[in-house]
Amino acid sequence: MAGPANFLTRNKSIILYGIFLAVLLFLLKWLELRFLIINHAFEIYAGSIAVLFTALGIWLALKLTKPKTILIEKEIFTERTGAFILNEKELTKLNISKRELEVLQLMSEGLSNQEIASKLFVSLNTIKTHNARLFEKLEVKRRTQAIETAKKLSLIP
Amino acid sequence: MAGPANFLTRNKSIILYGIFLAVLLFLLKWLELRFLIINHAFEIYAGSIAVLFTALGIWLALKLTKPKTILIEKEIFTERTGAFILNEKELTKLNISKRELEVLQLMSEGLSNQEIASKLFVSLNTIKTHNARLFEKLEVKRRTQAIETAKKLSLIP
DNA sequence: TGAAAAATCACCCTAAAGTATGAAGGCGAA
DNA sequence: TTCGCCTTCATACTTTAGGGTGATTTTTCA
Repeated sequence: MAGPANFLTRNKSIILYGIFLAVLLFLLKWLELRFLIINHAFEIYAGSIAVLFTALGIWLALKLTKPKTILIEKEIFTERTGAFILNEKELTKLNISKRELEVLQLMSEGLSNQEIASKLFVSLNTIKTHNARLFEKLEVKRRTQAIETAKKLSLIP
Repeated sequence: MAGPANFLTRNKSIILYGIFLAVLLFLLKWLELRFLIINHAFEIYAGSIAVLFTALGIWLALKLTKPKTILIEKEIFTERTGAFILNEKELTKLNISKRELEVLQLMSEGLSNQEIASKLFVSLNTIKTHNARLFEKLEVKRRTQAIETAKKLSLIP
């Protein structure tokens, strides 16, 4: 088998060629470095174009396309219990006035006293008075109970 | 009058000349094109970058824009028939736990928080916490609204 | 037309409801 | 075993609801 020295002599030309190539590459690199500014100028130019036209593309897309829309259907549940029939007998029996019934209905819809007051264009205190009378007549202590009872008596839907 | 063949023979040279001119112009155009490509390599390169990045920009914009969402309220009518059937789908959908449902039921019966707490052997604060979570999940602000919504969703009788 | 009923409102006070935040223990799924 | 969810509870604070009382103004109807 041939030793390392033998290997070197046998491939001398190839090695030299390799070294020559390396040097050449180095020179080229050096030259490239010298023209760094020029080269970079080009790259900067190209980069600027890239950035600018990317922006242009985005702008174009945003301006000229119809906005994507996703339709989300939100379910609103509504009662359809045929027709609500007000129990007028009970109403008379309990001596509940129109206004009180009105307040009762709004109450059952989840409105606060203030909201009811605003809706009926009266003061908060008035609603409180109506409530007090209602609770008395319905023999309950809270609005939630009033709603329960009123529904059972078919005073409200 | 002369026929078509006569016309061709009489103007043979002119036609040939025309053809020759056409070919020459075509050649020139072709040469011009080659010339353009060679001498305007940079411009072509820049143009390519521009086109490419415009496309990139458009792609980016289309891909990364959040679609606008439009809420459409859809009315759902619920029949209130004899036996109460718990809407478990809605229950799962709204992520309401058993305990919360329990509180909701008692709430709808007109019980106060303290009464619910006593009935379930827990503290008042616990009920308040359950309520807060319930209101959040049902997207309501008050217990009366919670009852309203829950009834419509068939979460409670 | 005058009394009764209904509707309106105010004030003060208490109770209940609701908000916000933090935390601890249990329990089942990954 | 860790992680997320449920359940529990607490503290502190704000808001709303409700009670009691009294008063004025409409409306209704005999």
